Amino acid sequence: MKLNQKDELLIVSSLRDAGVRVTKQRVALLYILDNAKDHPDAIELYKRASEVEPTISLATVYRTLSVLIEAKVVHRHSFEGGGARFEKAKRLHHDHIVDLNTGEVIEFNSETIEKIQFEIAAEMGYELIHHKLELYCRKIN
Amino acid sequence: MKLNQKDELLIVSSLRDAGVRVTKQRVALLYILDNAKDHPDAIELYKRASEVEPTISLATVYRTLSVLIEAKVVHRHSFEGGGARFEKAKRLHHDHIVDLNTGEVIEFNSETIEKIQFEIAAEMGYELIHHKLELYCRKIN
DNA sequence: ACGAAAATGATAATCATTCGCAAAGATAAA
DNA sequence: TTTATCTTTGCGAATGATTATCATTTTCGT
Repeated sequence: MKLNQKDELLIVSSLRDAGVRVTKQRVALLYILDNAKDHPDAIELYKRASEVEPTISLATVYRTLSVLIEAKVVHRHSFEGGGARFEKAKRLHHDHIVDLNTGEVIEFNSETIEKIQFEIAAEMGYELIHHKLELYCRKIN
Repeated sequence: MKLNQKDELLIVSSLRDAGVRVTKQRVALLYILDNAKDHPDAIELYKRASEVEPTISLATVYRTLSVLIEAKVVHRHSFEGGGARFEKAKRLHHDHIVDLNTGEVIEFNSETIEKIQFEIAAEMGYELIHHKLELYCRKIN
């Protein structure tokens, strides 16, 4: 696998915008994250990034994830059962439905819930910084 | 530390109701969980339970937690940063506010949010089994 | 009290994640 | 572009949380 010039430039700008140094390992990992349609764990990201940039190591995957999370470019999730899973931050916030049978993760958003959360925090004397809502479900039928 | 006859009987009934065998280690751990006002991790539970029942081991703490979670008597949480934390299940469901400065965990409940979650799951073709809502906040002032 | 089945402590093993270090690479200034 | 500095990297060891192994002990229905 190989990423084209156009993709590369976009990723490099993202890294620059995030204020971190640009290395080929970071470009590869962010590219994989940006194109992932699922919510992979660190090992899976390592495997996928290795296809693009074989010199990347698992330690660097973890280190880069930390850097990108710090820069708010990536989000970490700890769904029930299994290790952490990651996704590139999107413009709009969303929460997750976790399929208890398949482990599949689906995104959703509720403006109303967001608003109520905000109110609850305020009522209790807190400023809401961020939140996590996970619905553990089974498919009907 | 030592638990009185009355407490002991209550705990023993809980274990019987949960359909699990009664051992002194399990009694000690469930007693500690039942009286915890916070959300301790496994090591902390081990320390506290050891005061009541010095023969308990960390392995048994983990095993018993798994058994009690399976029996829906205990809930496991994976709040950001740090390992799993546990609490005895209460009659009414509740969610959590996590104080980002102190790590303190506060409970709250919103009937409205619960209802919307239910509707969202249904809309997307899912049956909501359980859920997790965590508000990461900072105290105002 | 008896015996099958389950639970226990001690310890080893596993799994995810982080750390330490010497070498390679990125950036800014000359 | 060369240099000097500071950062990042790969490797492998270390860590921390949790689980598995196994011989021994305990529980509980009969």
